[in-house]
Amino acid sequence: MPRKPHLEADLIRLKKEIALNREFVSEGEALFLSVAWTWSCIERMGRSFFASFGTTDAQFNALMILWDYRARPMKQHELADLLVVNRASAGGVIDRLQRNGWVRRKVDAEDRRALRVHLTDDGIAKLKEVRTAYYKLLSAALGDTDPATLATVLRFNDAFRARLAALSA
Amino acid sequence: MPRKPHLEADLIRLKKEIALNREFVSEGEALFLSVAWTWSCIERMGRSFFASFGTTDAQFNALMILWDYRARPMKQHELADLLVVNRASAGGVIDRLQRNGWVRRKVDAEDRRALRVHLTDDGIAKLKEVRTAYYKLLSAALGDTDPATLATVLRFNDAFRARLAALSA
DNA sequence: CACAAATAATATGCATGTATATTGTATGCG
DNA sequence: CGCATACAATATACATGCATATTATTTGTG
Repeated sequence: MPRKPHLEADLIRLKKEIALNREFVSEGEALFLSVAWTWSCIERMGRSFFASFGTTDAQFNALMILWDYRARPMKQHELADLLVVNRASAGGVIDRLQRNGWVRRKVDAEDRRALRVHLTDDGIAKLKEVRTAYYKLLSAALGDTDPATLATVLRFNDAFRARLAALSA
Repeated sequence: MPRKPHLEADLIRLKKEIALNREFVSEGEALFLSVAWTWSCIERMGRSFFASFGTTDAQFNALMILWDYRARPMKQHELADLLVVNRASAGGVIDRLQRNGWVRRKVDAEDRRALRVHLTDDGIAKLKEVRTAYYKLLSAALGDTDPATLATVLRFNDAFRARLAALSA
């Protein structure tokens, strides 16, 4: 049975953690700051986690995608699209992956403008090494979160993104 | 009354949105990718929002904090701590705020090593301009999220951060 | 008091993100 | 066919973030 939420106590804890020197303007702001602060913690944890493997989150994400699509090595801009980053950013990440010996660029036979990014054996080994620890970390971070909470957060995120998309349109 | 979550449908929508070419390894991974993807959407929305005011999220956050603590203008490293960034990063943000004419650095009378960051009138005006739109955007993005969902997400975030902190320790 | 240690800001180099311009290669249309 | 247009990658300039080294100043200790 999920515990009953104690909104006030949670808000007070959050205010303290982020050293907020005033009241939240709205519950909406409180929620937003909670999400932003939580993500900031995740990023810092991720940075040190990936650094301990000599890599970064961006590089790991790229390796994961290259692996998932290994059946047909991707063009750089396809990888950029899946990473949801600028093509220049993807190029830089690929540069560093290549420098680490984890990928190779090969000119596409049908389109000499395009470079296809191939995982090397070292790249696959590194991916598997990091991935194992990554899933362990994930499961530790999730702990025993109950399924109802999990479903609620997923649903909230979906709805939130949908409203954002509507605002942009 | 909150609608009943339909986990499967939400997972399928998420997989599609992020073009995941495989099954989620675990519900934990699904949740993590949901959070990461949602934050990525927020960042992109935020970038264009702040750009429309000629500024950035980092600069706006700094202005907000400087305003909240305006009773005693802060030293640069105090601002860095509240922004939870490196002192060098804060220095850069302050450089750009200063270039925009929104803050001034003044040598601290008691400690000539330290610079205190003062908001200018232009800085205050810009802060208020952006802040008004910011709270409107927040409330639109939150929509009619019901209080129970809000409380659940807040509680989940608190617990998640606590587990992360425990892992680092 | 004088010198060592701590602290504040800055400088530097790197990783990542953005936007935009450039270069080379296809491709489609008159 | 040949040229305009589109597209792939790269180059460049900037905004953040990091870590680490340097410089100036303060502080604490012998």
